[in-house]
Amino acid sequence: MSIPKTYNPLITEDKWYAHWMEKGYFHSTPDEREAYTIVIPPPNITGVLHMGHMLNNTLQDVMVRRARMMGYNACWVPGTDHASIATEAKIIQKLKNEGIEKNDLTREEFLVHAWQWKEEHGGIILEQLKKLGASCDWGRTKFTMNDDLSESVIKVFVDLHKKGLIYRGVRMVNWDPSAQTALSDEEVIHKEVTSKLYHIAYNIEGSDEKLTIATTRPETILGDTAICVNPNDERYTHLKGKKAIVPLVDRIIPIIFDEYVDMEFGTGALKITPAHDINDYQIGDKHGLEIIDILNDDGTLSEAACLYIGKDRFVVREEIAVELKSKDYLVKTEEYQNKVGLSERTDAVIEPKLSMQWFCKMEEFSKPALEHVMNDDIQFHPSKFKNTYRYWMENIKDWCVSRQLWWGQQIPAYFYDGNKYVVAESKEEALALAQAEKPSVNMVDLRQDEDVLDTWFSSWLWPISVFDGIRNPENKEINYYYPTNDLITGPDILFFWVARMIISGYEYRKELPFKNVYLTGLVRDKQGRKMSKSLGNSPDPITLIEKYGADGVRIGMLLCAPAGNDLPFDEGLCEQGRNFSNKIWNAFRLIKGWKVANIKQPESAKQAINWFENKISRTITEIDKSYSKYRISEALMVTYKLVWDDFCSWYLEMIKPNYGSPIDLTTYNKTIEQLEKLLKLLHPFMPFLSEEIWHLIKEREDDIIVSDWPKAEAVDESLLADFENSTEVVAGIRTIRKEQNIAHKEVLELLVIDNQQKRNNLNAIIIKLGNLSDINTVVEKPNGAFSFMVKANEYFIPLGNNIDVEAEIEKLQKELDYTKGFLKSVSGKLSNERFVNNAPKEVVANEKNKMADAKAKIEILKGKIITLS
RNA sequence: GGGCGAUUAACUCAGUUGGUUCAGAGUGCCUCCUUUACACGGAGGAAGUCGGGGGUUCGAGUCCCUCAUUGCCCA
Repeated sequence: MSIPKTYNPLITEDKWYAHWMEKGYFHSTPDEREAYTIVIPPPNITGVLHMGHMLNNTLQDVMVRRARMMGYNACWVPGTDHASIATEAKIIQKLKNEGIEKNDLTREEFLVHAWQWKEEHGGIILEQLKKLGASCDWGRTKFTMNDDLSESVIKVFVDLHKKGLIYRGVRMVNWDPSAQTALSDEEVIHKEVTSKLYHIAYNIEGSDEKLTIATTRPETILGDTAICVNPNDERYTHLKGKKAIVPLVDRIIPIIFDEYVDMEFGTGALKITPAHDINDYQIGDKHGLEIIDILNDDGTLSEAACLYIGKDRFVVREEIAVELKSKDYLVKTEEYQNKVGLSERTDAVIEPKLSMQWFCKMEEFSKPALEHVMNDDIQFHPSKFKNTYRYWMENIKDWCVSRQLWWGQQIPAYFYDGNKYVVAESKEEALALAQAEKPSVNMVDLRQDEDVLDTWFSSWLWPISVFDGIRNPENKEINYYYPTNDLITGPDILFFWVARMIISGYEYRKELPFKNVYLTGLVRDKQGRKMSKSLGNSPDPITLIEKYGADGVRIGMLLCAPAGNDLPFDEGLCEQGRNFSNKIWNAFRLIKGWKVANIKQPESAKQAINWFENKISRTITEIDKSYSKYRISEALMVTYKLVWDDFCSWYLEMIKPNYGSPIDLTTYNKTIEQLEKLLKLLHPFMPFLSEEIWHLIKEREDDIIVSDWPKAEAVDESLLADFENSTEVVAGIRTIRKEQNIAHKEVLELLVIDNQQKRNNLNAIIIKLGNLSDINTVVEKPNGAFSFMVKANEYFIPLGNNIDVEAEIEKLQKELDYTKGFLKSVSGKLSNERFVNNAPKEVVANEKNKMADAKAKIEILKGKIITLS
């Protein structure tokens, strides 16, 4: 059989994925086993797979695959969310390109286009996840706008309304003039920008005096309804009871006094525009000021502004500055750094705007969610995010849940008689409720609220609604799969999503939605920038998979991705992953290439097997421990070293038969057994490669994906320690070969003064790896030999005539100096009475041992130097 | 401005309650090697005042204070 020299992932990946699907391994139904559940953080339907998804979903797949092998009934529920703002923006753009305006369509017509978009683009990411090897239960794929999920959302809205937790009110909201909708605070990104601070002089009514204010938004003076100064500010006390005149529009406004104003900032006088600034709104509220809203929803000036009607706010800012200057109102402008809120989705500058919105009361409602995270019922990995979480939860604000969009669940509030309304799951129920208030109301009088609910108002129910636990709280599936086990997501949606899922979990299931939250880092580029479409600095994951193989990319992502740490992505990592694939492939190729014969097992092979069985057992314990602490990259690194260093570099070299010779059956079988264990340990990380080799080992029906996770057995620690020792002896031999330019082919003899009492004789291994004729114990230092030491043992390679005495002495002298220095520091410690009296016994005893060892070694080294000189 | 983290080798990170030769790993780098699994490889090697300063202690990468730099969240 000829096996190619390099592993080719392309020909195996699709094959095995199709096989797993066909066998239904990803599919889960409730049974007597314990469930292990993950719900996917639903990617939205506008995008394509990016590196963040790759990282996140690789981690989820690792967890699910391992759980499956550990005997859990593993269920990973996939799906997508409808992302109302982003999707609606995309659809509007698409329609625009086709010459259609949203305003020309009815809601129903628009939704037809939206669903069409969803059908065409909504599955892209999920399909791409298959390339990565994601073992999702595809039969359970959900979408947040599916009928069952939408019904759950509506049901919850109605329920919360009944409980008094949903209310409608005028509030200052974050208005996105581009998407023309309100946003929650979390959807606004504040960025520092350089802008101008305009100093504008207002005339005082009945006086020649002027009052100068400073503002970054001169166009808003058209909405001014007061000027406010600090009552303690002596510059302005004389203005009490006076009125100011708004430039250009000549509106007369009061001068009010409030300690809110910072006397140090600007001129100490603040213009108050209650309709366009949250702080001004509060002051206006306090002082009973008029509210003049000068902006239209699209960010142009409204009729209320009196001037510049219909012009965009930023155009007006430029123009009004010119006009103010020409009319001598503009005193000066200066450069100024301030923060501006931008829409997370459309990047438009957010406009604080007064509007009627729906809110969810959060304060009481969110308390269990704080408590159960702080007491670790729900664990965050890494735990440092508990702090951030607590801070947010302790300062939680009401959640604006309405969005002025069409794509989403329409708010089930029905209006009649102007502003009267009822909230109900259906129009029929709404009618009944309305008629209870006013019997004459008819169906045609009911008008449903135009707005839809925030997308997060759907996804916060995700772990429940995917199992239909809202509509049918007692159904078999929700009771089996919920609470889910692990949630794996990015810290950027800790509040948007994670916190709210916890809140809804306790509200609707009286229980946590997941036991562990693993927060990944953000994938950045080499320069540390966040990967984004606009920067174009994100590699295409599918291209990477084609280049390095899905397993290679998975390894690349995981190697440098400790929980919660940002990951500066580098293709070199995938290359390392690919190299690892190839290393494993070639180890298999070596084993598979051997001829097997019924011959005697060499002692070295026997010892090697014994050692490796112990080594693998101990490493399994380490791997399991890393997993239990959610240190996935650590689990991978431990596995990586077990395979590459211990198995390939040591074990295989030890059992390798001489060229052309066959291997004995016992060793061969044992080696296959070890390899199979390694493949199982590798499977969560490298599902395709492990399955491929599993089947190349021999023809078989069973698949590695559903095999048992290896269990650690009792470990002989002394054997592992003695083996370490032997590797040092081998390294010593190799060093001498290298220094003396002695080819590996040349057989050497090794002499040892065996001062060490080892429990295991591993000489056969040393002979094999060192290519020695024999190891002989001596009591006297031989003349003319190269030497080295391992612990207290002295080793000699007789090769009399070739020794460079000078170099040997220099080497020994160096070691002697180091050991003397070491002895000095140990003796220092031991001669310190306070150390001897205060330190624990074991520590002191250990120091004494170290001193004795060092003294002995110094004597030996001195002797050797004398012998040579 | 408020809060929370971080700072250990060129890079990315480990380092458990202070105590074994504790200063580590992977990558990268340097040297040598196309030897009969793999050059997507092998054998070696160099590399860090553990951000600076102070303190507690017999003993500090680890605890405390302070300064610097930096990241995130919030206003």
